[in-house]
Amino acid sequence: MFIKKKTIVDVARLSGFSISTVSRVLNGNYPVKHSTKVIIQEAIDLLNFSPNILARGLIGAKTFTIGIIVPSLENLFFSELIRGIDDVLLDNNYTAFICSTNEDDLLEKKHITNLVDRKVDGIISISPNTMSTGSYYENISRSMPVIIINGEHECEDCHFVSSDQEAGAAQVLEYLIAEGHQKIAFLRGHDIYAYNIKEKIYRRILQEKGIEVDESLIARISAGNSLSTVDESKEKMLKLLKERKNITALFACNDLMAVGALNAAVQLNMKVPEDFRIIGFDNTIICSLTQPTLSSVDQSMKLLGVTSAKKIMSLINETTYLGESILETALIIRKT
Amino acid sequence: MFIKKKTIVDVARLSGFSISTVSRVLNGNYPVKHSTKVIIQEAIDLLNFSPNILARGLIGAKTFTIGIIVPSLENLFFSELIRGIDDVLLDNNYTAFICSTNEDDLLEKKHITNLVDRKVDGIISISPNTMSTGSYYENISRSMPVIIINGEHECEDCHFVSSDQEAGAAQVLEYLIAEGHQKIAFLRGHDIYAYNIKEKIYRRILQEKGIEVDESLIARISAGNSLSTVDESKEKMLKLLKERKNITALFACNDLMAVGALNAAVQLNMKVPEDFRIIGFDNTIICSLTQPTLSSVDQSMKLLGVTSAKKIMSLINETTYLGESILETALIIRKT
DNA sequence: CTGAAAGCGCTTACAG
DNA sequence: CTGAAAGCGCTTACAG
Repeated sequence: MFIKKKTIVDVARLSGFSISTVSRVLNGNYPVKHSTKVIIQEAIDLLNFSPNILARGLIGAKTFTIGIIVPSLENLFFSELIRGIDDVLLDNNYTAFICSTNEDDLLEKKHITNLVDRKVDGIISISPNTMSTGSYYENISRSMPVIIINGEHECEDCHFVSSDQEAGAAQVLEYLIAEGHQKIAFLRGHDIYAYNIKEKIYRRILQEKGIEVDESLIARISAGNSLSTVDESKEKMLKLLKERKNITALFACNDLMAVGALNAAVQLNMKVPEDFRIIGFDNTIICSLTQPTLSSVDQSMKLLGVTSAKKIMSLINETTYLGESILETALIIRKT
Repeated sequence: MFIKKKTIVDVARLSGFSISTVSRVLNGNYPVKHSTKVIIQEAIDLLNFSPNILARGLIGAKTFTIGIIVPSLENLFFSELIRGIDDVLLDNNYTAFICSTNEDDLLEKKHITNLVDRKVDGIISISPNTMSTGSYYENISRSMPVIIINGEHECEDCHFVSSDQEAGAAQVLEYLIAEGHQKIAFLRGHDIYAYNIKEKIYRRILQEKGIEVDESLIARISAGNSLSTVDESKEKMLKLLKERKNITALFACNDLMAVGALNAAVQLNMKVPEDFRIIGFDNTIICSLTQPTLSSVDQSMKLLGVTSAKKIMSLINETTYLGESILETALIIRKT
């Protein structure tokens, strides 16, 4: 015994007006006499009517839906960022398809196509794999707003929101070098912008400070944002620390990697930070859960999310171009 | 210069057949001559056509969308569970609206309504606040499959997937009591089933073992799944441990709470586990990040997700009722 | 096996 | 300020 959802026709019938007028009351986009507005509103309330969002979307109007593409939900960095986006969406009666790519570019492409088929009003993509999906974003950015968070600037019509990862990375390296470290390892994931830019800065700052870049100190793991990242990082660093006993510090591209490195150091009975200093990136809550607590670079994830969401809302509603946003980072020194 | 998305009409025109026949090829639900099928498929490929999902949904067909309602994305328990769901959805060409309620029942209601307006094919709700949203689920469960994970069995037409939280909680208490603990504190969140059931077991097992239930050892925090949970738990336990110096163990309703308690103990210079044993729940990755590593009850989150997703898929496609699923839990003793 | 037609629930010119 | 009509892109009886 399924009670069919009420439609605009029901409201029209009950109120005695046409569906056109009901629609106008619903959307408030055309003048309607006050008294009829009241009557129609009463009918809407009485029937507990809410419009079918698919029908709206079909005729080319807004679907009140955006797509969010993330590498993973297993790194709290993304959780907090999404929380920021979500808060803004909620205020605007928007809902999101959250699509996790598991850092797989084929899946990322599939998600993009899927979102287009669903006529989302826009897409926010976080740390995308633009090396291979760039042309996809380029393509759809001509038909809907696309916002790239912490990604490569290769898409002409895309909009960008980033934290200043270059500055953040530079702070880490300068801090470590100022402390006297010379043998600084670097731990990164596969070939995406967020890691590439950090490696670039790593190389640059070392060179600037007259320290030779030792390629064997640059370690790379496969998946940077999954639950396995911690253990993979641990194994990688275990190996590296055994082979190269003169390493005294590590710059890890995110907190999961940093935790893995910390676990490796503990297992090797190294004193942290005395024997081995570790600095991560993102400043997720994980940093305050480890013992000793992790130093990291704060990216103000929530603000990143809020900024992106506000931007996409204004692009959808007014096609206003707000320019690029770059948010500040801050090095947070804790116990590692 | 926006290139309009191809429609079924374009395919019909190019192939020389009617849109009806194209539709049949697309859906494979009616006989079509092989040769025409080939021609139409060529046209589809050539135009890179994919059907508009909104149009499909509008006429009452499936939307290939389900809604997932979670209390939060900031507890990795939910991330891992969603990962399980997601894997199955992907195989079935489904996409999810992931809706976080922030443990707020008003928002939960809003999400439910929204999902209905979007004509999702079904809803999976994780640890819902059925105390106040129960009638909503009851209501929509008459028009689409609703799966409740780890929730109250108050909805007649809902389907249930749960881990055996009762057994898990019992294991914890029995383990602690067997170890000689008498003053066991209990830390929980607000009034939802997952916490209520654990408290019920806490009381039952203590009584069974002849230990008087001391109400002042039962502590309650507000938000159990947010980033603030850790600190709130810490403050709560700091206070409790100072007031009641004879407490020797804690059963915390999830890992975030357990970490908070651990932080409190560390701050009070208590030895863990010698002075104070802590057992959490969920066995999220956080357990292996703390020092000492956290003991916890494993709920095989991913399996919980996979099972729920498979169940909803079969309900959507065949209206098969698969019965209730209860998954086993396992007490994992680490260093706390 | 195939096509023409109706209809899903809306919005938006077009008239008035 | 209001209504009748067209149309969004599909699927599904209904004929043939």
